[in-house]
Amino acid sequence: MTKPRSRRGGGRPTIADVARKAGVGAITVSRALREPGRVSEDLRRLIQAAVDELGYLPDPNARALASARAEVFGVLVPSLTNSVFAEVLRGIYDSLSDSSYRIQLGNTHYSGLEEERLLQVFGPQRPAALIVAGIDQTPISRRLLETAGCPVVQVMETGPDPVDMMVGFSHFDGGKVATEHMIEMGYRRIGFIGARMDPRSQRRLAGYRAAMEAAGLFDARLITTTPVPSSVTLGRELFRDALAKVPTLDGVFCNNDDIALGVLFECHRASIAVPKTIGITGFNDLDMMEVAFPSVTSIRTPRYEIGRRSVAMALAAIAGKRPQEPVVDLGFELKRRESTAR
Amino acid sequence: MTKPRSRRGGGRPTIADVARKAGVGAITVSRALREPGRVSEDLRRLIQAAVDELGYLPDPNARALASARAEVFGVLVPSLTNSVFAEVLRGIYDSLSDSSYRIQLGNTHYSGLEEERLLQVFGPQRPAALIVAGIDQTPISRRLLETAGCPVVQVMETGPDPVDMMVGFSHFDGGKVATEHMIEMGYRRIGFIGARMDPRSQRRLAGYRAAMEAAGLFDARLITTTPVPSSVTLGRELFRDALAKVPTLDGVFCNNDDIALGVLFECHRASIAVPKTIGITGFNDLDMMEVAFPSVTSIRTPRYEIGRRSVAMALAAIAGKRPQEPVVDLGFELKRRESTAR
DNA sequence: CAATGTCATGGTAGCGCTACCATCCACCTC
DNA sequence: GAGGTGGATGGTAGCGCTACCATGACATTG
Repeated sequence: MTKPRSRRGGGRPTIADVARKAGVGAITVSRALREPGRVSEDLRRLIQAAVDELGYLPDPNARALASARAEVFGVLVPSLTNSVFAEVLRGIYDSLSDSSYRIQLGNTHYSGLEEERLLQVFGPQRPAALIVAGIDQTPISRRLLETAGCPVVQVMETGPDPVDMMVGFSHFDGGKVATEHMIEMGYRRIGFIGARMDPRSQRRLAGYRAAMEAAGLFDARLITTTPVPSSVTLGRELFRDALAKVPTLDGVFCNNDDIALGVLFECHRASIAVPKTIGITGFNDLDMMEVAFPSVTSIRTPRYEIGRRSVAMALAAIAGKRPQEPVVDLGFELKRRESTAR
Repeated sequence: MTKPRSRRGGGRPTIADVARKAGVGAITVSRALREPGRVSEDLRRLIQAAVDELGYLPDPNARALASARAEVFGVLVPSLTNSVFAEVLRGIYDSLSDSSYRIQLGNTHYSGLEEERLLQVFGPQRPAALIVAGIDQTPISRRLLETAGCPVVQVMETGPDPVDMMVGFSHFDGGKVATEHMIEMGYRRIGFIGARMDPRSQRRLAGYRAAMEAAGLFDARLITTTPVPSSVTLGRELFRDALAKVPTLDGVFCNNDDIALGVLFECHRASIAVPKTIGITGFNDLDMMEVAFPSVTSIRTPRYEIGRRSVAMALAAIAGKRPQEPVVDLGFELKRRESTAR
């Protein structure tokens, strides 16, 4: 009789304990838990009773090792505090919360290099799926995604060349629609104010430019940007800069709602009438834009829905039901409000 | 010669491949990677070369199984979109990003039951540490934390009875200081407006009440709360309710900055002078409070720092250097601004 | 100089689970 | 009734790593 090594794990029940108690083989317990349909009703009940009595919970690490597949969704976002990504994350989380998948978080800090590093780290774990923000991966990241051996969903944007699947909308169109709206409302010297200027911001700017050029209103001096991370404070400062540069400014399309809010507050402070003297349009349509005074026109983006849909597509792919159309455009909606109601 | 089973894992190099290439035992490779000090300089170099050449990355699942310890920090927060917790999460993430620890996220949705469920799920994974928001765990959750067999840090609040360690501040004191400030500034009919009313909100309310009672100003009708999740929109509505209930209201202490912003916007809309007719104090001091017009008095809370410190304490405990004082109070700071400058 | 300690290294035996294949037992089919 | 078929169940052999113990070389001690 060999003395069994004292359990490293501190005495939690294992599948063997359950099998012994239920009087079946360990593999049958494993099956009863993962594919109940393949185990007879009687044994299933017996096994369930043993599981309940022992309080057995499968060890996900052992599972992952044996099956070469971890029940983990790797999620890469460029920021944790930007509420846009927080809502995508919430959508992902909510869609996954009644499955046994766990979420492993990666924050790329808007850095391609950091994204590469994280994908490198996520790989050996054999995640069940990867959800990454953006479509501008570096060649190395792209190859890591292609060889990850699991479904990949790029989110926030749509584009012509998905690694695997995509859910998002067109930021170019968003910028264009927002700008066209302001032109339509009678604004002429419409500035673009943007911070961070990540690829999505760049495309919104391109949309702005397209609309301005089409109307014969484009002027490079109307554009005020900075690579500095976006904030309400920065919105105020950039707006001051823009106004100093172009005193005839009569409107601004803001790269996002934080910036728009900064502009709005600065208008209050400087007693600039909104929407009469200056019109303001934001991007994303955060909750508060509707409540602001005056309420702020914005492009409503389907952040939560993007998160949900990305998980739905990944789960379908895991189940072998790859969607017909790998690129899903969820669109956006222009919310016309007081800040552009001249 | 037995045919080796085709690698389940899809041909990634294993520690045995590295060992073979370097001409050493597998265990020495393992040591060179985890405790380099215990392997001679020469072998270390040899092994590193083999690792680089093969592109070897250790399998975290196998590691976790063999060592009965996953390099995972379990993080439980009540909300992903509330920017307060997003910043705590960012602090945790940043402090962990140059270690090999991964983050596994759990969203309790402010539910004790969900917290229990998540702890149950996290347990079998043998996380290296658990960071949980709040100090009001259910008895079941508390026992799960106590028996988790890893360092536990409760964050956001301080209290007398930590499961293991705590980092936070006193919400009671925060509410009290905010209210005392308003009293000092000459406000008398100071309302309390709060949404969600989770335990931390309750304690802020208690602090408000203590201050009001001490000044002989307390009146239950001044309190307007709802269990509904907090938002800027809700701030506006609760403020309208409060004003309808108590037309003589001359100030409000808001449970958080979202609410305060809603109140501010409503004051703009209804042409109520701030700070003259109504004073406003928020809680948390989000970036935008300083930029708002008028700028909004708030209690600055050390969210990011709480995240960082919680990780530092957990890492210290993992390394066997448990901190002298298990409860760390990071305090808060009253930011006096225009919204209460009567 | 034997006894003891220390250090670097390696071999063995799992960690708890599942893939793979074998077995067994109905239940058909001709 | 021989042979085939399919579904339920089990045994064996790992998955890739590390804990534990053993070994051998050398230094240290009295």
